[in-house]
Amino acid sequence: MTDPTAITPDRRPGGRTARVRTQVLDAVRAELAENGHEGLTMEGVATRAGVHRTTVYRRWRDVGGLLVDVIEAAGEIDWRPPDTGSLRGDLTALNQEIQQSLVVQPSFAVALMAASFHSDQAARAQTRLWADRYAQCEIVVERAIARGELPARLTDARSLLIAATAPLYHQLVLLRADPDPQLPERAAEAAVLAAAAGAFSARRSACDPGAPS
Amino acid sequence: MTDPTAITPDRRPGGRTARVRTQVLDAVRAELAENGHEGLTMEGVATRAGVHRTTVYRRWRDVGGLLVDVIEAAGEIDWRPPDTGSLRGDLTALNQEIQQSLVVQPSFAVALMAASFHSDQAARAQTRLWADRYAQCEIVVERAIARGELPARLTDARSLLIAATAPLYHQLVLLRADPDPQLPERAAEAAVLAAAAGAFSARRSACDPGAPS
DNA sequence: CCACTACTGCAACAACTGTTGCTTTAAGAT
DNA sequence: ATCTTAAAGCAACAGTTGTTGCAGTAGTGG
Repeated sequence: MTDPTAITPDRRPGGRTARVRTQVLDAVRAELAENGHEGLTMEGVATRAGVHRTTVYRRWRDVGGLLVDVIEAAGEIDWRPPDTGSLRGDLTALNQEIQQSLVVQPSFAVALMAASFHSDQAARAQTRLWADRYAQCEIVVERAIARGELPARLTDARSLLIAATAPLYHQLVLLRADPDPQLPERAAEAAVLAAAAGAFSARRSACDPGAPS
Repeated sequence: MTDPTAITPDRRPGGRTARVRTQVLDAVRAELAENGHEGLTMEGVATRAGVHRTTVYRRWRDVGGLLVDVIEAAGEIDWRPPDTGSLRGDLTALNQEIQQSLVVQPSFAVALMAASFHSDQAARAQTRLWADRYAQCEIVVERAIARGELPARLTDARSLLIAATAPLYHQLVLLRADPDPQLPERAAEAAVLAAAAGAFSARRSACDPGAPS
C-alpha cells in the first residue's frame, strides 16, 4: 500500500492533468491578448480551453491564480539584454524592446500589469519576474564600466537601469501618452548623461558587502 | 408654460440631487480608502451613502463613472508645486510629495491608478488630471531657467519632469518595491544632472513655434 | 490486465449584479 | 400655496459567478 503521508503526495503530473494545464494556460494567454485583462473571466477561460468551469476553479481558484501561473511560465523563457557595444546603444535597444512590448495591441505586458492590481499573488509573481529581468540587465552596466564608459565601480546598476527605463512605463502605461518614437533613445541618453555626471554613485544601501562593519 | 427645448434643460442641480451626489462621492472615497479599489462596488457605495442601488446605477452607470466623478473632483482642488529656491530642491520636494501619496496605506493615488485600468472613462479622466499636474509643474523648470540653473530655453520642461518623477512611480507602483527614503532626492538629482549635461534639450516636436518652417 | 484513486465532468444550488416598470418624494416655477 | 416633473425609492426579475456533492474517466502502480 502507498503511505498517504509519504513524501510523494500521490500527485499525477502526467497525461490529462498536464494537458489540461497547457490548454488552460494557452486559453488565458489567448483571452488576455484578445480581450485585454478586462475580458479575462474564469468562465471564458474554461470555455475556450474546452474544460469545465469547476476544474478551473478548483485548480487555480481565481483569476489571480491563473495569472500567477502564466507569469511564472513567462519567466521561464530565457531572455538576454541587447549587446550593441555601447551603453547608450544597449539602453536604447532595451527601451525600444520595452516600448514595443507596451505599444502592440493588445499588449500582453500591459494586461499583466493591470491584472496584477487584482490579486496579491499575481502582483508578487510579477514583482519577482521584474526583479529577475532587471538583474539580468545589470550586465549591460557592467560591460559599460569594463569599457571605461562609466566611473569605475561607483555606479549603482539598478538605479541607472530604473532611470533609463522608467520614463517609458510612466508615459505609456500610467500617463497613457501616445508612443513617441524618439523617447527610447532620449530616455537612454538622459540616463547615460546623468550616470556620466556621477548620479547613481555610492548608493549607501543595506546590501553593501564591501564595507567592513 | 416652460419651453422644454429652452436652453435650461430643466435640470435640478440643487437640494436633494446635490446632497445625494456628495453623499455618494464621499462614500466612494471612503470605500476606496478602506477597501482599496478592489472593494469598490456599486452596492457598497450605495449602502454607505444611504442611497438606493438604482440611484447610483442610473446616475453613474458603473464603477468607472463613479471614479470619473471623483477624479474630476480631485482636479478641482488647487495645488501648487513646491518653491524652495533651487531646481534640485523643488524636484526633491515634489518627489517627496509623490512618494508620500503613494506610500500611505491605503493610497488613494494607487487606487485611482489601479482603477483606471478598469474603465476607459476613468483612464481618460486620470490622464487629463495628470496632464494638468505636469503642466502646473513646468513653472519649476521655468524658474530654474530664469535663475540660470539650466541652459537657457534649451530644456524641455515636460521631459525633465517626467525623468525626475518617473522612477518613483515605477518603483512604488509597478515594481512594488519597498519605499526608499533617499529615492526622491536621488531621482531629482539625477534629472538635474542630466538636464545640466544637456539632455532634454532641443526636443524636435510638433509644437515648436519658434522654428521658421 | 486489473485495481486504485486523482482528477475531471455534471447538475443543482445560493449569492451577487445589474435592469426595468412603477410609485413616491421633493425641487423649482407660477 | 399649489402644480409640475426630475430624480429617488421600491420590488420583482434575469443573468452571472462561484460552490458543493456525486458520478464518470483515465493515469499509475501492481
